[in-house]
Parts: sequence; structure tokens; C-alpha cells
Amino acid sequence: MTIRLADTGDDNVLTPCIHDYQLNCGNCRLNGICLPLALKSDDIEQLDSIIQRSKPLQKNQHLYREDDDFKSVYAVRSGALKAYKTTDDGREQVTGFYFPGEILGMDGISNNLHASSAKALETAAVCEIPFTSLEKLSALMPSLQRHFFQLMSREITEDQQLITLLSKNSADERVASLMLSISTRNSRRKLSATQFRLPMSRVDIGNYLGLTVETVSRVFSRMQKLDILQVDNKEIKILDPPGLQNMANMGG
Amino acid sequence: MTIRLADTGDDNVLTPCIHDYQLNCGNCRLNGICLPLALKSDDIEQLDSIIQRSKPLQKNQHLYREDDDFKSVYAVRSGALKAYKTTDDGREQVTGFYFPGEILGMDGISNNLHASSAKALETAAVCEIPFTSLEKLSALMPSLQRHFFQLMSREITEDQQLITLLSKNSADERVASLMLSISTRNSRRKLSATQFRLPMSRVDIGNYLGLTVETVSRVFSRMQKLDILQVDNKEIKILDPPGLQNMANMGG
DNA sequence: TCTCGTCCTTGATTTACGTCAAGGTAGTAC
DNA sequence: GTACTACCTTGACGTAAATCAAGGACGAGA
Repeated sequence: MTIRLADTGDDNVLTPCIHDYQLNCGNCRLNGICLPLALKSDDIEQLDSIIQRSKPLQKNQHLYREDDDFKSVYAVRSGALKAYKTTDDGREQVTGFYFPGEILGMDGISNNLHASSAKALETAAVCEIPFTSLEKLSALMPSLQRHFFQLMSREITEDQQLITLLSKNSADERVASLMLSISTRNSRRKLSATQFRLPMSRVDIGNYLGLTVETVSRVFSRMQKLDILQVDNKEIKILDPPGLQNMANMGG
Repeated sequence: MTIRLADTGDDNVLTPCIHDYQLNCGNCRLNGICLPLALKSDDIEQLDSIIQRSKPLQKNQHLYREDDDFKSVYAVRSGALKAYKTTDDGREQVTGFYFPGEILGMDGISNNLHASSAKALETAAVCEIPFTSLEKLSALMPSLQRHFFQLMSREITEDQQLITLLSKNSADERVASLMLSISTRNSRRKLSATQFRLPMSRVDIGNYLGLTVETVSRVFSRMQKLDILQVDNKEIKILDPPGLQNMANMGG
């Protein structure tokens, strides 16, 4: 695959390779779900001017680590990342998976230190948004300030969803909910809602959902036997969306 | 107890009854841990001018309910509240307890609807902070904008702590952690770190920690037998703080 | 091609916590 | 005082998921 650069004069610049880091906010196909949402085009240019794009992260490479100085938040442009904390006794708690268009790193604002680590699950490109610049720009652009408040608030409500999931739901329900969540987020990005490749391992899924690998694996087998999901290693095909909904919802 | 009003001319106005709702931010004894933190005194006056104080909530009275229109965030001035969501199958998930100086309601920003309900656990007074006013003021006062970003970020990191607790820790560890959290928050307010009255029921504690009432009760009994805690219904006395720390931390 | 390492699956067994059941205690109303 | 209610505690038992154990599948590298 050849990387197409925006300055080549190629007439393909508006649909560049997803890892192309010369892209700008104005022509990014994610701008409907990322920060620029609801900004006017000249505002987008201003936002664009503070954003830094660097070369893609390789699989397993860290974007930042717990207790690193907090300087920026990040928007995923391609690939996928996980955020995780290491508990006192050395185990890992995955706190979120991040797909293109989603923002991570906001947990670092409170103490000026990253509260979690972020690592690429596969080759991934991100936009770095220096926080002090974002603050200044927010003060000038009410819709940007509003949007960023909303993004943080969304992170809170999503965490609360996960809290509820962990505290009240069975293993089947947890895994079904995650599959639905990934499906929904895929369709927001105009990708298939019924067929996708999981970027994370079974261990990561378990660590996120508060389950062991074995349990996750057994749940997948069960879903396969019930013809709800077709599972081929990391390739997932949802055969029975209502059935999956049902499995996720029925609480108890 | 008589309620002293600020306009009585009484020389006690600077240390009024905790439920006195004529108080302002400038003389509120919580202003070191609430929103005004780090604001200059004339800035505090501006903040003060947008804040609405109303009469105290009675026990079990709602401050807002899930899906209510979002208009304001709230600072607790006295008493305690719980935030909770009702799951699809009608059960309750407590997502947080809020004590004086703490802010709640921020989960409503993302969709302009409150994502959870908030109810007084005992008689409680709150300051209502209309969000649109707060937004406008934030754009003018960088330190206020910063502080509010930090408060939201703190909510995120605290939720992530809870996620980890629910996903990795035993019943003993969860209850011990909650007792330590309450103890810490008490000492931030210059109250006893070792002796306090729980404003919430065992059911609430269970709903928060993902445990049943019976389990919570058994954990308290066990802690009492180990001389870590003295439990007399809702009156808690921490007899062995290092022992409690130990019980909370040892992740096994 | 074979080898090694990582990841995944499946089965047998254990266990922490949930469920069910009964009884105690404290606050409030009468 | 008694009665009612909400809340808490304790015990006996059941179960979902963890743990322990073994083996299979797949990809990377020689």
C-alpha cells in the first residue's frame, strides 16, 4: 500500500490513506464525530492549526503512560487503542477501547498527570491536541467549549454504563453489550454493524469486562452455539442482532 | 436549633448554620474545595452572582431525575446525596455519593438530559449553578474554565477507580475502600477521619459496590470481629486505620 | 519446513458471593 | 404501652464464574 501525501497534487487528497498524517480537520472524514463537530469552517481552520499529527503508532506502542505529565488529549484517526490502569498488585484494568473519531486522555486533566496508560492495539494514527491551546481556543469559541464539555460528560456517562454493567450483569450480558457497543460505534463510522474484526485480545476483553479469559472464550462459544454470533478468532459476524440485544438487555 | 439568617445583623453571620441558604461563596467554609477554588475575590463575587440557593431538600427528596432536562450542576453545601440510575429491569445502580463541597450533575451535559437521578440521603442543601451561565463565565475566566475541566476530569478518574474496584476486588476490599474514601473526604472538610455517621443504608452501599445487603452486612461483622472497625448501625469508628488500608489494598 | 511463543478453547474442580429464610432492632404512629 | 415498618444481621444452601490444567491453532522467524 502506498501512502498518499496531501502535497503530491494527486487528485486523491480528499480520500487519502487512513494512516496519512498530512490530513487536516477540514477534509478528515471523521470530522462529523470528532472535535470539529458543529464548528464553522473558519473555526475548524483555527482548531486545525493547533493540532499536531505525528507518525502512526505501531502495535503495542504506548501513546502515554500512567503518571506521565499531561500535555495533550488525543483523537484517534485510524486503528484502535486501549486505555488501562495497573492496580497496586500489578494486574491490569482496561478502562476503555478507543476507535477512530474518539478522544482519549481526558482523565489527565484533573491532576496534570495521565491517570491511565494508552497503548495501540494495532497500527494507529492519532491527532495530538495540546490542552493549553485547546483551553485558550475554547474560551474564544463557545461551541468548541461546549463540545469539549460534552465530550467529557459523555466519558462520564459511558463509565457509569460500564459500572452498571460490571456490578449488575452476567458474563453473557457483559460480552453481548461490548459486541453491541463496537457494532454501534462501527456504524457511526459508516462501517458494517454486523461484521468486524476485534482489534483486542480475549485477555483485554476480560480485563475490560471484569472476567477471565476462559469465561470470555466460553461466552463466545455459547453465542456461537446459539447462532447469535459467528466467531472465527477475531473475526466477528453478528448473525442475530435482536438475539444479541436480548442477551445484552435481559438483566438477571 | 435556630436558623440564623445573614440579614439579621447578628454577629454570627460568618459562621451560620450549615443549612442557611443566605450564605454566599465568599464566606462559605467549603470554598477551598468547591468551585471557587483558585479564584480571586472579585471573580468569586461574579461566580456568586450566578449561583442560586434554595431551601434544603428533605430526606428522599429528588434534586433531579434521570431524563429531566439538564439546566444546572449542583454543589452540595450540607447533608449528602446519592446519584443513581435505574436499569432496564428496574434495579438501581448507585453511581456516587456526594458530600459537602462536591459537585454533581455533570453527567447531564453530554445530552442535555440528566443521565442519572439524584436524591437526598438526609436533609441537604445545595447551590444550583446554571450551566449556561457557568459556560459564559468560564469563557471569561480562564481559571474557572480550568477548574471546571478539572472537576469533570476528576469525576472520570473516580469512576475509573470504581470500575477497577468492581472488576478486580473482593467484597472485603470494596467495603474497606469505601470506608477509606469517606474517611478521606471527611478530613478534607476538617471533620474526623476516624469517626462518622454513614448517611446511606446498607442497601445503597451494596448497590454502589455491586454487592448484596447481606454481603455488606457480613463484611461489617467481619471487620468488627477483626477490630478494624467499630460498627454501631450507621455509626462507624475506624479502630485500625492501617489495618483498613491493608484490607482495601491487598488485591487478591 | 519445523520450532517457538502467543493466544485461544475446553473440561474438571473450587469458591466467593448470591439467594432464600428467619429473626432481631430501632424509629414512628397510635 | 403495642403495632407497624424499614432496616439490619445471621445461617444454610446454591450457583456463576474463577482457578487449575491440558491441549489446539496460528503467526513469526530460522
